[in-house]
Amino acid sequence: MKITLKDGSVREYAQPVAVIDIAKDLSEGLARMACVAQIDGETADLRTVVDHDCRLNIFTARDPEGLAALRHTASHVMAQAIKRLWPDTKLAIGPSIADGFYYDIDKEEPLVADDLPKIEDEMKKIIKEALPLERFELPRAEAIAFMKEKDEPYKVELIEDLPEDATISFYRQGEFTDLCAGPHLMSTKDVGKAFKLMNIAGAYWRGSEKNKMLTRIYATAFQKKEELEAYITMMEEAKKRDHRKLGKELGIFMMSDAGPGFPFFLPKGMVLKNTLLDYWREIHKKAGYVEISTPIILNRSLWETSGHWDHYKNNMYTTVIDDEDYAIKPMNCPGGVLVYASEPRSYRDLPLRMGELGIVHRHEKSGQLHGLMRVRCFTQDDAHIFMTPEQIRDEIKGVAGLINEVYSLFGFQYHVELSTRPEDSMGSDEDWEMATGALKGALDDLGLDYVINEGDGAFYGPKIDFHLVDAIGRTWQCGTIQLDFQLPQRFELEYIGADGEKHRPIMIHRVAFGSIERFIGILIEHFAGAFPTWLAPVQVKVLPISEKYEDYARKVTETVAAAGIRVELDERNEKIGYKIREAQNLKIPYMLIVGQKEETDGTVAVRSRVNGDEGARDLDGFIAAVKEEIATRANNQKKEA
RNA sequence: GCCGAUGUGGCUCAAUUGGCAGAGCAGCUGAUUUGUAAUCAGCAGGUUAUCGGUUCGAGUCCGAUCAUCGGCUCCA
Repeated sequence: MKITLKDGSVREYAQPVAVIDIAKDLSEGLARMACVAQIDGETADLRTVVDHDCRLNIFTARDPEGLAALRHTASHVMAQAIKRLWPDTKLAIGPSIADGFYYDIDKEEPLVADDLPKIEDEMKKIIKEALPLERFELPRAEAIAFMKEKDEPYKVELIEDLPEDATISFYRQGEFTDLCAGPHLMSTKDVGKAFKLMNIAGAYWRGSEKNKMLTRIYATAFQKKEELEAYITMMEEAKKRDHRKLGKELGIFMMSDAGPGFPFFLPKGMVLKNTLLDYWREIHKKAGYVEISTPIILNRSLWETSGHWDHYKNNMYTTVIDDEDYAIKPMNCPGGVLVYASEPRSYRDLPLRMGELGIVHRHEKSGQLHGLMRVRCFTQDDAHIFMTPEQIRDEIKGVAGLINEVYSLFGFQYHVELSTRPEDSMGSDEDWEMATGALKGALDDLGLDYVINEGDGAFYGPKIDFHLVDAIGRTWQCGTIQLDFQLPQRFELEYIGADGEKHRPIMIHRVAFGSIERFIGILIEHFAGAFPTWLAPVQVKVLPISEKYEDYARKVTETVAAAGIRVELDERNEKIGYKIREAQNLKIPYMLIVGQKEETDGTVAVRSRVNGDEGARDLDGFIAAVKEEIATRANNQKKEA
């Protein structure tokens, strides 16, 4: 790749993204270079970025680094604008993030939505001023003095956390200087016009709820105006598929002030839920699970043994009955453990896979409720697997495979995280090593990519989390696999080994859907309410052209229903266009339109949600095709015409 | 829980500086009997989230509570 810079110098590189050491080209140690350059003779869309070492990094705007530098520079411009408008504001941090950037500020008067356009206007001025970004460094002590003089306590705190001998870098643009590692664009001008302040939020200083709450301004920036517009359109589209909106429109669930955080499932939602549970039972039976059900309310002594009374009481609903303390279960495991312990177990019984669709209640703090995604009462598709140490790896593999199978069926993107031993943990080093090794080994065997969260495991064992990506790109933890040495010990579980001696089993806690409620929320957004036929609460709707054909329509409806297909009849005295419109809005997969022609020929006119009018066909053929689609749980949204 | 915002018929939204709470859709009734995304007419529906305050007068101003929304923290 040949790069011709504006000063006429030509450089050749093997990589498409070049890192050029131009320190020797710089006068007065200041990195300045025109940002228009040519690649292989053509004028390229380049962003020039000054990095730590005063080298010049050239990224095209397509590179994540280039976009991040653009956004990070925009965040400095935003901070500068805020300081110009309200000089007393204290600055915290302002990084670039996946969708844009933010800056956390501490301001006496709360920032209001009307302030955002003011800030944007000031940013435009700063961009127009084309202020060069200049990097300079100070020894730690001088850096602290510098920020103290500027009366920026948060910056002082940040620098004080850096090592004694550190050299601290700053970036200056006009009258504004910020503590920053870089890299940045070369001029505020290069931020361009494709930026927008999105919203105002609260955020704790340094992410801890013990600290002061600061004001966070979320914003985004792109290289081109069209990209910004596309992003805004995408966000609006995502809003349209919000499961709270669609959940109401499609009659799936409701909420009531009578029980904040406790979802009500409506008839259509119940069909969806039960269909998912049927599927769940089917695959778990195949995978060698048995199913149990344990009580919702259990007494205090049980929760003390399990450790929940001490460690989880803040999230538990408790009550006193006949002078005894009880708790509504926040987790299913103690119940499952009691079932295991209810009779002597042999090594021949292991692995024992006990599933439970357990309803749990957790008193989540009010501010964290979110539709079906975060509720106070939910159904876990739980299972506890009791096994010998040798069986761990295969069991983990089995569960991970099962979870993968479930997510693949729906066409979900997901990523996997492995959390290792936290500082505050129980058990021996060997146990942890073996358990973590088993989890890793299983993931490797399955060829799944995963990231490791060091020290993020549960206190009783390491875990694998599965995160589903929703319509707006947010991720939600759904499946988890947790290894547990703790509960078997606390409940003194045992099995008789081949040697005739008592041994302690190891336990896995696992969920695939995670919570049925959350999973349904994600499904609604994933399919934008247009569920595959096997999941759709109403699979077929029969629409007579007029009341004259009601008898035939009823006969068709009964035939379809007799085939085990969920069908409804729209007998209302409305025009066919009206009925179609409504059925389409309810995202019903198939409409059967019947009138004179169909009655005479004994056929149905099929209209599919995706393909529109598919013409007349005989009812038996239609029923057979739909039954096949349901039986295979086909996920394809398009159907052959 | 914390920061900020918002709460008007089932839904989506109106209501000048505080001055008679209104519309469309949905619902019900009637007419129409319809051929692939909204037929016409009429009727009914609200203690403006709740409680309190200011005022001659409050949907509107003030306070508290509750809920919701955007985030943070926590989490399935």
